[in-house]
This record gives sequence, structure tokens and C-alpha cells, in this order.
Amino acid sequence: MQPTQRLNAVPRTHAHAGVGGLAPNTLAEEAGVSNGTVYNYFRSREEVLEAVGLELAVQLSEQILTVSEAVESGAERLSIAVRTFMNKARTDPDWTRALITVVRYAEGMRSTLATYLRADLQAGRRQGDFHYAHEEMAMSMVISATLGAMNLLVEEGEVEHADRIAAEMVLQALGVPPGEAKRIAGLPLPGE
Amino acid sequence: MQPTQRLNAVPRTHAHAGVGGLAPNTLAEEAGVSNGTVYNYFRSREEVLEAVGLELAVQLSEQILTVSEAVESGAERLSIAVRTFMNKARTDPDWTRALITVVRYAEGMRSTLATYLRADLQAGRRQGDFHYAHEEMAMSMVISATLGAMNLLVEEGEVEHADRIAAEMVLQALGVPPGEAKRIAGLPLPGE
Amino acid sequence: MQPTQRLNAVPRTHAHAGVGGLAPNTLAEEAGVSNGTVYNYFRSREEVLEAVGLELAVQLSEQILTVSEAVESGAERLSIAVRTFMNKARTDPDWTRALITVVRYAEGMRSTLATYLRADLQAGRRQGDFHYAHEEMAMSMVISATLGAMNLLVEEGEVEHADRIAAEMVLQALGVPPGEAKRIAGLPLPGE
Amino acid sequence: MQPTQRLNAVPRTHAHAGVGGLAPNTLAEEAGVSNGTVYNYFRSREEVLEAVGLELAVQLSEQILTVSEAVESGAERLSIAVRTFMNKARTDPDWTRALITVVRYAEGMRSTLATYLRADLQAGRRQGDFHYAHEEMAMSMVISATLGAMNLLVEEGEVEHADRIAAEMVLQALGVPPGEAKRIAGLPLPGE
DNA sequence: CATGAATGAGACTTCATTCAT
DNA sequence: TATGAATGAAGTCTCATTCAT
Repeated sequence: MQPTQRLNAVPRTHAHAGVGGLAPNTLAEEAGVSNGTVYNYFRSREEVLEAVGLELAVQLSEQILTVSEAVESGAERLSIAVRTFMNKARTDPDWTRALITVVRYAEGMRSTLATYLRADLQAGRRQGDFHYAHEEMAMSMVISATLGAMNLLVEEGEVEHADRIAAEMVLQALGVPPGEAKRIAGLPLPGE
Repeated sequence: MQPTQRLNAVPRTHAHAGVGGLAPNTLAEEAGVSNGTVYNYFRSREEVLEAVGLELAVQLSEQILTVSEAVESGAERLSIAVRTFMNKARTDPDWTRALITVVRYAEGMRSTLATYLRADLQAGRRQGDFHYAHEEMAMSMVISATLGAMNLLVEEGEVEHADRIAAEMVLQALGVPPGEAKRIAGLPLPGE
Repeated sequence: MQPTQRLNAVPRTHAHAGVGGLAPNTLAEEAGVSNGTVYNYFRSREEVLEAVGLELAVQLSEQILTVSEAVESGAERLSIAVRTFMNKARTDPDWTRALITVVRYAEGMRSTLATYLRADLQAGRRQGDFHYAHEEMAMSMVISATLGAMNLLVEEGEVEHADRIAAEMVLQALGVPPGEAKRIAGLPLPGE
Repeated sequence: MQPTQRLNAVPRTHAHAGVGGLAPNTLAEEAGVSNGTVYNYFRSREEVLEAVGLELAVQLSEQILTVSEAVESGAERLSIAVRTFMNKARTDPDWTRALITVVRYAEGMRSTLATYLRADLQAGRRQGDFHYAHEEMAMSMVISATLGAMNLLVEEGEVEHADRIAAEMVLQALGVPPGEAKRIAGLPLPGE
């Protein structure tokens, strides 16, 4: 087993799991190793979830960073991030279900996401686009709204332009005026 | 045991629950009945959660309806609802944790909430306050953003005027212009 | 399951087991109940062992107390106790193996045995029969020597008058002069 | 680690026959080799324990033999042995815990100890100091009483002159009259 | 109907042993 | 030969569910 590499494999079992989808046994099976092997790399279930969560977060974050590398505007960067997550939800429901499940348990994942997010929020505020009263509440709202929208997509099926709609609402929530929010959310994704 | 009535008792044990915190055993104890009795009324844990969820939703919804009875504006009604939930999170963290846990499993709960919510969203749109591109996405975003904010309050501690901040962001997300959103979110709660 | 009653059942599996013979699973099977049932009565493996140990100790202690009820002499009482344990080893090897295994883990068992024992040691000393320099060491020696002798009996097979031989050595170890030790160890067991 | 014999087909998984601190992994680490290497020399955990036990026995036996080389009296030799073991328990608790654990599993160890011991017992008997009715029982009692005393020392803490007290009791158990036992147990250890 | 002891599947974890390198 | 990652059986424990009373 090359742990980091193999654990990238998304826990597909979770697709139909309530509680057990993140059982070490299940995760081991996903990774194609036997149950005991997991404990050569992690000391407990919690550590495993943490690692899986981080991995999921890093995967997408890197993708987003690549895409928004040249973008200066915090609002645009945030829009790109939200839309990228939404598109991932459309194209990879299994990955998304794993993300949604794991995010509840993986503190490290949340802080990783928060780090990226905070930078964009602060940039957007400096640039006069965002006007929020409380940064933590703003971050919480961005994260939970996006995850909620991803969940909707995954559970209820396709919505046209779901990525733009979600980005627009998030931008508006942060104080971007409706017209401007629509414009930013409608920009072509770099590299598309 | 009169199931609906007795299950009003909030599952306090859930306070320290990871995955299984809403065990039938626990719920039975909360309700003051023995574990086996639960299965005279519900066929499975899932049904119990469903009932608990409904109960929680109805409890708060009734409270909100009472408060916003005389309010015509959909935007104001929604603001009242969001703020009432937020204030509940501040004053009853145990209840809130139960809500957050249960909402994941209780489909019926989500539809109950959605019914109330949809009415307000549609009213707000008719009245020219809300401008959303997709009703389901709008509902999902209101619910998940509010729950996310409640969770922040419960897990990370007090935030001043958390209720207004949350309501303001939700209103903005739905297309209410920033100034107007601030005004509505800042209205005194009826009955206060 | 009537726990106390059923757990009297000696873990026969232990016959060929290391630690595994005292696995809750095994003990449950011995008691004729399913594994989960054990945890309705005990909170952990340790508590189970403690209970089994106590049970074993109490079983034999009561028998010994009945036999030596009318005996005033501490030396005679101790002799009776040692011989009763030895005879138990001869007639019930399974019980004895369980005892020997459990005594290693069950603190409560050791203190129960120690309580009975200490009374006899102190009586014997008051009566001028025992002369030991350190009570804890004396108790340790009585217990370990007796268990060692029981183990010999169980693993290596019968020894004629093993009970008297063991009692004699123990009495001598405690300072009873050889002739007197032989006499006391040779007294007929009350009730025989 | 010295090669003994080659590996053959072996029955699998006695997992959790576990013995704290004497896991092959631990022993390998102690020996400064990797876990797999152990199995180039021993076929099973049991064989390893056997070897470790022998080693421990030989270590101390040689020390004792050196000390009591010039001593003719079996009783004195036995006293020296018991006291040397007791002093080892005081000065090296880790070694002692290992000994106590291993002695349960290592048949070869017990026979090695028994060989040395038997010689002293028989000498003491020939010399008119020991009077025991059954040699195996006598050996069992000497070994288990000494180990019990060592265990007491290790687990419950220091006892003054524990070595002499233990030796005295053991000698008395073997029929040495109290006064004489005290004298022998109190002799200065050769080389001290 | 209510009870609560019993059930047993399955979660988490350990560790003796194997085997490809 | 040495290595150490991988293995998987078995151990400890939880909890949703059943059932005799």
C-alpha cells in the first residue's frame, strides 16, 4: 500500500452507507488493502478520517488554485472556487458524498478549506467587493451553503447552471450587489 | 407512551454524540419509557428519528408562525424565521445539536421546513424582494446556511447579533439589496 | 441470564487457552449466553474477570468457612484452607485452571482471599504458632505457594497426600516447628 | 539473536494470545532487529519466549553459581539463590517482570531452574537440613514462593530485608528449624 | 400495551505471522 | 539474510432490534 496515493481512492461504499461508510474496514476495502493494514499508517479511525478529509480538500483546492492562479479579485476567486466545487458535485457524486460525510468529522479538513477561503474573503473585502459583519459567520455561510448546494445536486439531480446560481447567491450573501454578482458568477471559468 | 407528545423531550444525551448519539435507547430514556416500548410505535431507528425531527421542526415552526402571524412581507417573515432559529441556537444548544444531527436523517423534517419556507420565498418573490434563479437551490441555501450558522454558534460560542448577521446574509443571498437587507434584518422581532 | 448464577459455570475453554480463555466471548459462550449479553452486566472485560474471580474465591471461601467454623486455632484454620484448595485442585482441574488464570488479573479476588487469610495469620500469630517477619510477605508466600502446588497437581498429575504436604510446608514456612506442622496438617478435616 | 532452526510451514494466527511487552515486535526491537528477522530464527512466538526464558534463567543461574561456587551446604546454596533472585527483583524490576511473564510459558526455563534447584535440595537433604516429603512439591513451592515474593516486591514496592525474609520462609518450609533458618538466611552473601 | 434482558451483526483495534523485495 | 509492509483472525465493545413475560 502506498497510503497517501491509494487513499485518494474515494470511498465509494459510502454511496449507500449511513454510519458504516467511513468504517476503517470499509475504507481499507476501498483502498484495496486489508483491514489491519490501515493501522500501520493511522492510529485510529479518527486519524483515518482526518487524512481522508485532508486529502479530499487538498485535491480540489489544488485544482482551484491552478485555475484561479492569475485572478486578482477575491470575489472572482471565490466565485471560481464555489463553481469548481459545484461542478465537481455534478461530475463526481461519489467523491462529493464522501466529502460531505467526511467534513463532519475532519477538523483538519475544515481548517484547510478555511485557510484558502479566508484569503479570498479578505481580498474581496479589501477590494471593496465584500461587506460582511463577521468573518467567521461569513466563512461558515459560504462553506455550508456550498455544501448544501452540492448535496442538493447529488441527491436531487441536475440543475442547469447550478454552479453559477450557487456562486451568485454566495456572492450576494457577502454583500456583492445583485447585478455585479451575476456578472462575476457568469464569467467564463479560466481554462474553459 | 404517547409517542409524539413524549418525544418532545429533547435528546440531551446527544450533546456528546458522534455517530450513534440518537440511539433508540437514549431516546427512550429521554421520553421516560423503556427501550422496547419505542418499537411499539416505530418500526426502526429511522422512523424514530423521522418523528423526532418532525417534532423539532413543528415546535419551532409553530413558534415562528405565532410570531410572524401578522407579517405580510415574505422577506420579513423569512428574516424572523432565521433569527428565531439563531436565537434558539444561542439559548438551547442541546436542542440545536439534536436538530443538526436529526436533520441529516429526517427527510420528513426537511419537507416540513421546506413547506413553511417555500411559502415565504414565493411571497417575497411576488412582492419583488427576492430574485432567485432556482427555488430548490434557494431553499437549500437558506436551510444549510442557517444550520451552518447555528452550528457555528453552538460549537464556537457566542457572536454578537448573530441572528441579524445571519438573516442579513440570507436575505442578500436571495437578492435583497444590501441596505434593504440590513434594514429588514434589524427590525425588532414582533413580541419583543 | 442470571449472571451471578450462570457465571459460576467455570470457563472450561481455558483448559487450552492463554489469555484467550478469558475472552468475554468465550466466557459468554461458557455461560450459555451471547457475547453482547455480557455487557449488560459488566462494563468491560476487566469487570468480567473481576466478577469471575470474586465468584471463584467466594465459592471456595464459603466452603472453607463452613468447614473451619468451629476451629479456633489460626494455624489449624490455615491448614484447613490450604488443604481444601488442594483437594479442589485434585477433584476439579478445570475449576483450578480457571482460578489460576483469573487470579493474575482479578485484583478484587486477591483482596478477598487476602482478607480471609490475614485473619488466620493474625490469629496464629496471637496464639504463638506463627512467627513471620512481614505480614504481606507471609500472605504472598502462602498464596503463591498454594497456587503453585495446585498448579503442579493439575498439570503433572496426582500426588499422594498432596494436601497435607502442602499444608505442612506452608505452616513450617510461617514458623511452626516441623513436628507440630506435621501434626496440624495431619488432623482430619472437619466433617470428613 | 542466534540462529537455531529454519522456518517451516506453521499454523496461522493465534493473534491476541497477547502477552504485554513480550510481543515478537517488542522483542525484535529490543534485540535491535526488525520484526520479520525474528522468524528467521524461531518458528513461533512460543519458541521465542522459550529462548528468552532460557536466557533469563541462564543469566541469573550463572551469577548464582559464581557466588555459591565454594558453598557446600545445600541449605546455604538455596538461601543464596533465593536471596539473589530477590535482590534482582529489587534492583531490576523490568527484568523481573519479564521473568515472571515468561516463566508461565517457558517450559524449558522451568526445567533449567529445576535442575539447579534439585541439586541444592538433594544436597540439603543429604546433609540433614531439609526434610521434605515430596521433591516435586518442594521444588514447586520454592519456585512459586520465590516468584510470588519477587512479584510482591516489584508491584508493591520495597520491603526491608525482603531477601532474608523470603529465604528464611523457604528454608523453614523445607524443614529447617526456625532458629537455624534465620541464621542461614542472615549469612553475608559471598562476595559482598 | 409495556418491559427490559437478550441478541448478534458489525465497528474498532491488536498482533502473530507471512512474504516480496 | 534482513527487512518491514501487509495480512487477517480474533478480541473488545456498541447498539438497533426482538421477544418472552
